[in-house]
Amino acid sequence: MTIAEVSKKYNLTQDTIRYYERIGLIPRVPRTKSGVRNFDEESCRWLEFTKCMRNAGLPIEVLIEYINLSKEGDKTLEQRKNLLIEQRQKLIEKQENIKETISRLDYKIENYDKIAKGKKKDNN
Amino acid sequence: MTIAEVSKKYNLTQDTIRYYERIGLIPRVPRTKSGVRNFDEESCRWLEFTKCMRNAGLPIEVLIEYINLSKEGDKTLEQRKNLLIEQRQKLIEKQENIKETISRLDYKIENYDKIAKGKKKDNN
DNA sequence: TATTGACTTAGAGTTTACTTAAAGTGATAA
DNA sequence: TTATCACTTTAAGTAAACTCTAAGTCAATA
Repeated sequence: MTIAEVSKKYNLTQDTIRYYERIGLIPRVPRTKSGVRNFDEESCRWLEFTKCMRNAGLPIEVLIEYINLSKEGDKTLEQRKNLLIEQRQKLIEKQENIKETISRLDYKIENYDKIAKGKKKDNN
Repeated sequence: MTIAEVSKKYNLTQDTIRYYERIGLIPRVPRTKSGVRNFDEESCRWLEFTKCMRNAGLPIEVLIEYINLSKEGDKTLEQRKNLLIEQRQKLIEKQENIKETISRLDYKIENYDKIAKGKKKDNN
């Protein structure tokens, strides 16, 4: 697959994909003889994984560490697992945080409804 | 309350608090005759609200708009409510996203356990 | 064969959200 | 009264994560 196809498939700009490869967020993508990127299965899988993790907010730095550990093979299995557990924990905290904020917004939105009906005054 | 006290109370640096005021993310804080910030109830409430929203990831730009609308009084009630509804929606999407990512991490972590027990090979 | 258009690289620029520095003021402790 | 210390302002600097530019290559079509 060309970068144009992959870009469309995962809805990432070509620049972003090249940037990810450049900084080692995804492994080096294979090239044709003329040097053009030719994405294989594995490249696509990594890109999709990375996109998912970045979307959830995992920092690039952490993901680069993960991929570097992966490149080192089996001896880093434990480290990789621990890295994922740590990030999982952070996501759970973030989730909790967002949940509370949604409740708070719910309350405020309801309050605006009450103000509109003249039952309450605007107290922010 | 002084900025030092407020900084401790909400666990935000003094610099961040001043920055928030400067860019209009919170309303101007009252001063003593000698020009020192003297946080009252309302300043604290805004700061706490802002902190909560920023923590959940609402962009500064959006929060500035919200506060600007608030300053304009009752005629912006509807707009403010709509702004909150919009942001609420985004948080729900983010929540969904994080939930999926956590599941995915769960799966991968489990997989690492299986590899450790020699039942599976490492396929990332 | 000339040109078009997608690709390549290296490197500079941008945005968001702070963070630090420099220079100064005012209240209070020694 | 002098020094200390927390505060003030304006402005420059930083980090993270892209995004854009410039200059060039290559394959395919007019």
